[in-house]
Amino acid sequence: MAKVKLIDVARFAGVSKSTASQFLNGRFDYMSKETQERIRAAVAELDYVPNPIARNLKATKTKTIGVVVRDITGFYSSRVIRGVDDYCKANSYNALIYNTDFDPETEAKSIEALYQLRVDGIIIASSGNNTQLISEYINKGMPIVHFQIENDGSEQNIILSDYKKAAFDATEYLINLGHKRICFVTQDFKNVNSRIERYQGYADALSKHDIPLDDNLVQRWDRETGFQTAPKDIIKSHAPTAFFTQHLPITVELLRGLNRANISVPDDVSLLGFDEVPMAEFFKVPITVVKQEPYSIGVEASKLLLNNIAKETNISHKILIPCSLEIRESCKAI
Amino acid sequence: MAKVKLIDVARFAGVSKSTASQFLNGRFDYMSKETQERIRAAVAELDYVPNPIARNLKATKTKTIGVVVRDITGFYSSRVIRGVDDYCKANSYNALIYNTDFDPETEAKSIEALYQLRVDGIIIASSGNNTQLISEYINKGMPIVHFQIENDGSEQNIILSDYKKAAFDATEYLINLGHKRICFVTQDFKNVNSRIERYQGYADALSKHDIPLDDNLVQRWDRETGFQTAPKDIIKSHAPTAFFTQHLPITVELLRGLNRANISVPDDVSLLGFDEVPMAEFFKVPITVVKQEPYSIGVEASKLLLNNIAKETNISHKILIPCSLEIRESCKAI
DNA sequence: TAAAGTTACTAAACCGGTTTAGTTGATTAA
DNA sequence: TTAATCAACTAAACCGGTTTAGTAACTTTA
Repeated sequence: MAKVKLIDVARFAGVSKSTASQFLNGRFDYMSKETQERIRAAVAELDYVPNPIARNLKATKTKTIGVVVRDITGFYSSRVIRGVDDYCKANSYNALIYNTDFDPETEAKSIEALYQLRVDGIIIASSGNNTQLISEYINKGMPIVHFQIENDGSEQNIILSDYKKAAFDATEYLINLGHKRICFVTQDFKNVNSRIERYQGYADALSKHDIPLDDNLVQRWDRETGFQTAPKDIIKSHAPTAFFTQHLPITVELLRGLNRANISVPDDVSLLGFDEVPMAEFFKVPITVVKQEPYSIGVEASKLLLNNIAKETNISHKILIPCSLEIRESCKAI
Repeated sequence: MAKVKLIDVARFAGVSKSTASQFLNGRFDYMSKETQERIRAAVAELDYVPNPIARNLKATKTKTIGVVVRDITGFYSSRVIRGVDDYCKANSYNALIYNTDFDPETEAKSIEALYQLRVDGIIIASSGNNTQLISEYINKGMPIVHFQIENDGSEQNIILSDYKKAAFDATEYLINLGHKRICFVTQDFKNVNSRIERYQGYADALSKHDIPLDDNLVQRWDRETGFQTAPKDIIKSHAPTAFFTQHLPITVELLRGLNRANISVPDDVSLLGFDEVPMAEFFKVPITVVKQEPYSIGVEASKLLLNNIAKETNISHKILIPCSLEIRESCKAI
């Protein structure tokens, strides 16, 4: 393809490679105007495009970062990636995307692959099954920024939604509508802080309004097996007047369960979901949700990462991005 | 970060750089078993990771391709990218993603950026405003594969849904339900073959069933300005019994227009959309759609591209991926 | 007026690999 | 017995830039 190299430009302009290189890097310190002009002309004439690979070889910086997500196709992940990508492109960086498909092993392989590619840093939504591996890479000097999931309380660079406040506000919204028996549906905590914090927000709101916390109303849901108790049975046994789901797939499955059992939202039971639901406006009942800002999270994550790369620091930052309550029609006052 | 280099491995094993390099590239032709073993041990002991940048410098292949899409966040694009990415990763390639945000100038810049990065090839959903530029790059020897949009009939490598057949089948489905006045809503053709073919599929189906083609029932829609005539006015003036929309945003906006005017689907009018609608099952009326296979399109596109890169051929291939009709509840027999 | 700076360059080392063209000692064929 | 072949390596050139250490000519300062 492009075969014109620096030496050709230099020869054409009648200067040395070094001078041509200095010119191309904007260091005109000791260079006559004429020389500059001749090199500029040579570059234009020969249609010269520098080879970034050769450049990187010396620079050791690859101007590339890695992004490890669970599924690029998801509503949340794709928007995070867009934020990362926009910020990177604006700062002459490129982002390489790796899907883990929710598999910790694929996650480990992705991190290793990115290391071998010598990316300057990594942004990751980690499953939490590779903390050992990740700290090894951090110790080797690889800058890493987490997002979406906080797996434990250890110090790390991380960008998160303000889960606790969001869950608190959402729960309080339901309480203000008169709900007292609010069923909190979550994935198993498994030491994932991001999940525990939502629970705390929920518990705090109940406590503030003197509503006792009923453990029967804290339901667990699992990616593989789904609900442990079917929604209609939860209603039968524990009489919640509202569901507060903590994860889009939970919202979706709950909705399916309610539809199957002919339980109507919001007449029979209210529903408030964590995470925006695409196309909600066309739903039979448009769902009220806590909306995160994945694009902003992507931007902030890359801002932090590129900053750490540039400054070669790695002081742990935890940045919280506020959520907002998107009120639609799935919650009824009682 | 990793500072162990080939020369260190070579010294540790007591061989020359060349021998170590041969070993690492699996060329054991004239190398004793012991030597191999010593190098293997050295690599393990020193935890050596080859630098792909240095490697690429000589190889001239970057093992990277570029993907230019309009919005990585979209339902269709994100799935294409996932297909591309999976296929690339499986073949030791990496994909760099560039968003154009529907802007032809950003598209041009993306192509140039990818060229400068010396990607081995490009997969693109082009706006059609850069055909000149794209053929320049093709002439320079850059392998390019198109998808999603065929801008004119010129020879090129391209992967598309079988638009004509899909539109024919969908129209015939409506006709079999008794519809004779089917309003075809499309973006302005603007020499975009992919749009014209859908129209032809529609026209062919009408013709096969001896239904005259009424030009009033071919409506244009535009990304910036929306409908030229509001859906309710189209109904008032031309009495269609069904709408067949050619693009997800059109489906969405039509649905909004019908909702606003309190026109009920499918009781007052039927609706069939091109492109899958996320979360359709929860819609007030689940929409019947023509479903494309974006993941397969991504896989096929990268398969073709990597093949062309490897074989250094560039014979034009046009590959059609079949669509399927996803029948839900928005079309009523009359 | 000689030493010390400046200016405007260049030669050569370097980044970390791959590859080509040898080299050496042992074995085989003429 | 000597040339040819071969196995098992190595030295050095090369990929295309960046950077360091000079150098030569000219100007300034003590």
